Amino acid sequence: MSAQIYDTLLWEYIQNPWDRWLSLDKIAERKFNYEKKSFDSLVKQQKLSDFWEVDLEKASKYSAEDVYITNKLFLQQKENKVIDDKVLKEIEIPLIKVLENIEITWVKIYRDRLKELWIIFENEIIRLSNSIYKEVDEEFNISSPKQVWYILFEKLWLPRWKKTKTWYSVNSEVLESLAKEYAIAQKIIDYRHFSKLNSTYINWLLELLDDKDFLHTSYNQAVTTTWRLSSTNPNLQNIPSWDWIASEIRSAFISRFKNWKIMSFDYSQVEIRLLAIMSEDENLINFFKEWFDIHKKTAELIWTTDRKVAKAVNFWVIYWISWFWLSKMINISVAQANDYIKKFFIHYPWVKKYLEETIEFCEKNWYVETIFWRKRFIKWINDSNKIIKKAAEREAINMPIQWTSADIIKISMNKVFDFLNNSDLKSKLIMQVHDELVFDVFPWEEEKLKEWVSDIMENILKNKPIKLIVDNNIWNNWKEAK
DNA sequence: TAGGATTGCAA
DNA sequence: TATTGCAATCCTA
Repeated sequence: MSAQIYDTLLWEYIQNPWDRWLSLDKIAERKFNYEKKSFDSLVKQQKLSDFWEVDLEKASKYSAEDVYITNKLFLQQKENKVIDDKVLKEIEIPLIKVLENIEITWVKIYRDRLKELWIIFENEIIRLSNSIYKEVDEEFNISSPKQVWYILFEKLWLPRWKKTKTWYSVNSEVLESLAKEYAIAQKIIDYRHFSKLNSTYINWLLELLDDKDFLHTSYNQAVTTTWRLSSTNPNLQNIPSWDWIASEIRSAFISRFKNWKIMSFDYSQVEIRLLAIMSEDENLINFFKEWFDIHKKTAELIWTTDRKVAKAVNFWVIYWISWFWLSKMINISVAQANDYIKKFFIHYPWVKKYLEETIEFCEKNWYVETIFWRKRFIKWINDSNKIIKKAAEREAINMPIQWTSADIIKISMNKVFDFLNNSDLKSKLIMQVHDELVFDVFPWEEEKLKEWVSDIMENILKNKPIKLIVDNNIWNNWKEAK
């Protein structure tokens, strides 16, 4: 028999995900107007090195306070009957064990590969720096926005147009537009690119590796306002993947089993599939029953051959961004953007209806909810300020889709974990990156793993007209698995 | 030394 | 003039 697990902090987080880094101290103050004695006042302020040095009587009082408040909180939550909350019981609580398991499993890194990349990138940084110095006949710190600003706009007098709070912006958008005419802008872009890779990723990863070349990430279950997970030390959820050079960093993520493999499973176009399921749009559902490439289909519907444009339109539908933003993103006129969207909605009338009804529902009830019972209040939905109201509408439309996809991956993690535990497989779940699960595959297990994990992930939603689709790849490292 | 400002990576 | 994160560097207070 296994013990029942309950978590007062997770309960608070589910109700209210806006407080960054919830703590018992914060909750005690807010709920019971009770000021707990702080850890710092016992340890740091007394100049002690750690808790074990604290006087026994003080230490026991402090500890008793923790227990007292936790219990008080637990009783209050039980009183509210939310102890039976399905989200807590069926998703978040079981996930604790899964995350614990991932954290103690670790990820194997090919240290020499990282070092090799570091040298390649460092050489590029030096080459670019020298070339830039030569061009302006002066040495300066290219990493400093202020100095770049000075060189570009006060020394070379390049055209400037976008402001930050304190000076003219020199971000990549500005540099990209300058790069069309001025070579130096492109060099600064490249410099930043490589120095980003070394300073943010490679240095940090090398620093965090243990002596057996394993990485020990922490996953946070109660941080984001969208109920997704986040990770730190390192953040494994923002390792480059799009850029062809940068994604080389992923080639250092390898199997712990000698000469064996990494397998990844990621939900394919999960948000637009969820839109089809939630809106019950017949045309969109029928499309997904027969075809897979929604971007191609959208391109056809709005009479374009440009896949990028189609992608942006699909993106627009899910995120409900402004026409202005859409037109800017794909470099077309606002009228043209408007026309694309009209064409899209003619073919998917129920999507349009669903989006409008979601907003109406929210206006009436002040909240939106997902297929997994999560609810959230949107207090600005009836605001008289149009800009604020628009933002609230975007949230009302986008959030149910985003939250549902966060729930889906969490549920699949729970199920996959149970499956691995109840099998004799030795492969390990090592990472979660929002809509992707990554496994370290034990020799000869790939067929079974592929079949079972795909099946579990694709069938999280029951009794829906279409399944979710999972793309699966197996390779020697994480880069190739992408 | 702490923290704001700027920048950029992921989903 | 989409959202949510984590983290780096520079630079001022």
